[in-house]
Amino acid sequence: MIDPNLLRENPDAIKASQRARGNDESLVDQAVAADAKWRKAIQEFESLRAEQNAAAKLVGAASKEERPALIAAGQVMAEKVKAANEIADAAQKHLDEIIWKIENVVIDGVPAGGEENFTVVKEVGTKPKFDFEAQDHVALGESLDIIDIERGTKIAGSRFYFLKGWGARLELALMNMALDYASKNDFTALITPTLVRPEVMAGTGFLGEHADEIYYLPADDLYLTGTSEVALAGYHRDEIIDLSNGPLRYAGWSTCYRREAGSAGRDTRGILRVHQFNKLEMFSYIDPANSEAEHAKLLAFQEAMLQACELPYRVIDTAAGDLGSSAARKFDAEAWVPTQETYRELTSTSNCTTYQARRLNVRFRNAEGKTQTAATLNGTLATTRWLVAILENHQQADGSVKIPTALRPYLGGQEFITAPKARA
RNA sequence: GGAAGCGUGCCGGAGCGGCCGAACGGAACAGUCUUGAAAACUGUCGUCGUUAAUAGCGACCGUGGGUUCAAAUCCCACCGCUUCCUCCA
Repeated sequence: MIDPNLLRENPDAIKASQRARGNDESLVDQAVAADAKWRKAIQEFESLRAEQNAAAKLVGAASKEERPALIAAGQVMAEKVKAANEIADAAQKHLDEIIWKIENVVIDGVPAGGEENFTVVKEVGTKPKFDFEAQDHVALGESLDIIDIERGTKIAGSRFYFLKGWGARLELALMNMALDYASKNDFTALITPTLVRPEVMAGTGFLGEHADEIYYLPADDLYLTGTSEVALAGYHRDEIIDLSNGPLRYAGWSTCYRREAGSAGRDTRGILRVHQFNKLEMFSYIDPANSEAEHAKLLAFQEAMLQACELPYRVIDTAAGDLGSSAARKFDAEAWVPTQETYRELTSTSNCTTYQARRLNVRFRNAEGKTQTAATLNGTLATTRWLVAILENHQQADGSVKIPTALRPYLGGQEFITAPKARA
């Protein structure tokens, strides 16, 4: 939810943001009008209520003879208060409806426009040149016997897979390396629930336009989370957190579930786009004044991980129209996928400023001792999808895959993944 | 799954339908005392909204409804927690 004070003080800033996103600008004027209407209604209700409260007190103090008249007057008063209350409630509901539709105000510098209007911030690393026919991760996974898509599909349907042997170990190694790295950088590890209640799902903003992306269990009225961000954002819901010693940082590990309803036929090959994967997610609660610096930090952590995996990548600044409703700015890091000859998203980091925290009612005490809405940021530190880039970029002429040096300690020192010897 | 009990402020814990935003205790913060600290004493001490306002006023005692002139207190539903039994990785 946007800051109502900004709506009153600088509606033009919100309009500019709506324009950059390609959203409806007129919502802002509607919201301003609805806000004025609500304030008028709430004032009327409150003054009537004050009258009623005063009158009700008199009844208690009155003598037996005086009471009936006072109670009769009170009944009339109660009707008026009820009516005023209904008007105020309706005005507030109307205002809420409009204000919820307004997405977070984008940060200056975010490119305007849609998905294709991103700007490339940087390109890092050297794309591999193979003097042999490069295999994609599916072929590698099969020949090395580390990804079993056929059997995944057999037991759970399309977009499911088994990670096997070194494949399974590689994923755990990646997660562990990421967790180590995060822990060294002030993030507290959290293993989160992956089933949450409707109000948490709605509160984190995932039940909006992406509702059909989410698995739902009607028998229990629970949702399967598509990212631990849901639990991490809900973690401090309705709390006044202590940021006096700096930001609160969490590294949430969870399995993620996505229906991929809108992407039928897209990326059907391999494990690039699947219904179930694992992810280590960074999440920061911070004073909004420092949110942009924190955002840069999260991005730097992601880059450090990509570099540790020796992957060529680029960073893009996502265009306003391609941001989620909560994000004020988003950077994606995309790794080079040789067989696709293109960059594919491996990480994403969003600065949600106070938008998400306001909805979740997460506040902190500022230097003056007053409560203030916190800012939240999130960013991927590792996911199953990284295996695609690791396998493809580090494949060798003999069909084996070289394990990045930084990952080896998590794999018992193993240097290469080689095809298993044929069984007798 | 069966049975009982409970949900009040940072924590513990009172609360008769009007005098309750809420006793009391602890914690925290500020001050006095002290070379300093502890102890003791004094004071401050919930959140949100409205408003120019740290003035007033309004809302909030798990959540949502209801009864009443008036609800933390009565009624209903929901959610959660605890204990016991059953089951179980």
